[in-house]
Amino acid sequence: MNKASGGSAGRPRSEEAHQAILDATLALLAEVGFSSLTVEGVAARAGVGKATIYRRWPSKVPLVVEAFGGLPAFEEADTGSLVGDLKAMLRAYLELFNETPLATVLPALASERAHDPALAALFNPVLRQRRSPLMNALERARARGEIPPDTDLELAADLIVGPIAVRLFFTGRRIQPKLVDPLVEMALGGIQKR
Amino acid sequence: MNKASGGSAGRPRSEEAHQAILDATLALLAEVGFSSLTVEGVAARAGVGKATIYRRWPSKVPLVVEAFGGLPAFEEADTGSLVGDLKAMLRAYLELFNETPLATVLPALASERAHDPALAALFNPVLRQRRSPLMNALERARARGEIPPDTDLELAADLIVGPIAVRLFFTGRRIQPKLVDPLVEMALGGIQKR
DNA sequence: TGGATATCGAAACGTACAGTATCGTAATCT
DNA sequence: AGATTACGATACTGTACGTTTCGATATCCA
Repeated sequence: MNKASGGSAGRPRSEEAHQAILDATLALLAEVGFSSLTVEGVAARAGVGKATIYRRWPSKVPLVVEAFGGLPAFEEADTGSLVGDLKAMLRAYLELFNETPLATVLPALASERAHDPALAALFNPVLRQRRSPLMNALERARARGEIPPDTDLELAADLIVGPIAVRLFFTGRRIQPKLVDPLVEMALGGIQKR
Repeated sequence: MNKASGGSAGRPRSEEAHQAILDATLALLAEVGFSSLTVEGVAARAGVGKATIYRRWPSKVPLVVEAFGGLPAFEEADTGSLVGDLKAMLRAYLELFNETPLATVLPALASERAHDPALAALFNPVLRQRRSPLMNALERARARGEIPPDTDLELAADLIVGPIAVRLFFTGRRIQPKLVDPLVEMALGGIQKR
């Protein structure tokens, strides 16, 4: 009844179960991390049989990728200046790191991606998608003449989010929102003396 | 005979076996990656019993951390200018990414670190150590007046290696050495128009 | 020299979990 | 009503972890 009955006969897949599985995955990721996440644990937490999970996802990793896709990303901000856009977006994004499993899931998936081309194929578009508000802000800045027209925007984006990535992956200290202002100013202005 | 006979009685641990285990770990890491690395595989490759491994390392992760510690890091460069130091060090470092398991081990350990305080305690000093040539170069630059005296050197270092980390973890494309010049110039000079 | 001790490689073991298959039941389509 | 498909539960196979035991071996100390 709730299905766009274009499919074949038989009992339709439960959308409820689908969502319960994704929710359980995120909850357990936050609790135990990726490497200790078990499909059996997800099934138990979701109140679902293992077969129901494997009927939808071929293995643990794609499941985590899809669950990850439901986590919040950059929220587009258009303040009229690049510096304003960046500060607003980064500050909001950093707050999400303290409210979601983002900070643990991201490194886990990045690590798997390196040796699993299938995961990379799944994961890469998700990452590009999440990055797009940042790229849009850079493009607006270029259109306004705030940055040189021949700027390598990908590199610029990497420069801006780079310090966050480094701290996320390597130092593990919680990333303070007050880091944002000096970060943006240093990235935009450069390190060197004028 | 080869031991500093300060220890207790009994057969001393074989330094040969120790090194064979570390070598086998690095070799297998390069071949199959971290998540497919098995201790049994390491034991077989090293020609060693599993007990010999577990007698020295409590589990797979600390073993990999120690093996990782044997991989090359930044090589100190002192060219007289910050831009020269950075370009030289980054270029040399990027080449190592294509010759060692660094590119796969680094994300794997970073991912584990997030949910394993014991690993973090082991891993953090190693990371700091590897970073020191970069920090030294920044300190020299500050002493020379190339960068403002109140510069946050940690943040500056993160800004410089950030784009490499982002590409390593997220885009997975091989990192081209020719990236180094624009990267260093953008980090030092800033993105914005002058 | 000889006993005590700790390591060696090898192998067996218990546990945990991935992923598959099968069960009887429930929901939907024709 | 009958066919079809998903459901949760459960049993199963295979793999690998981490532990333990084994007889053999190397070193220390008296």
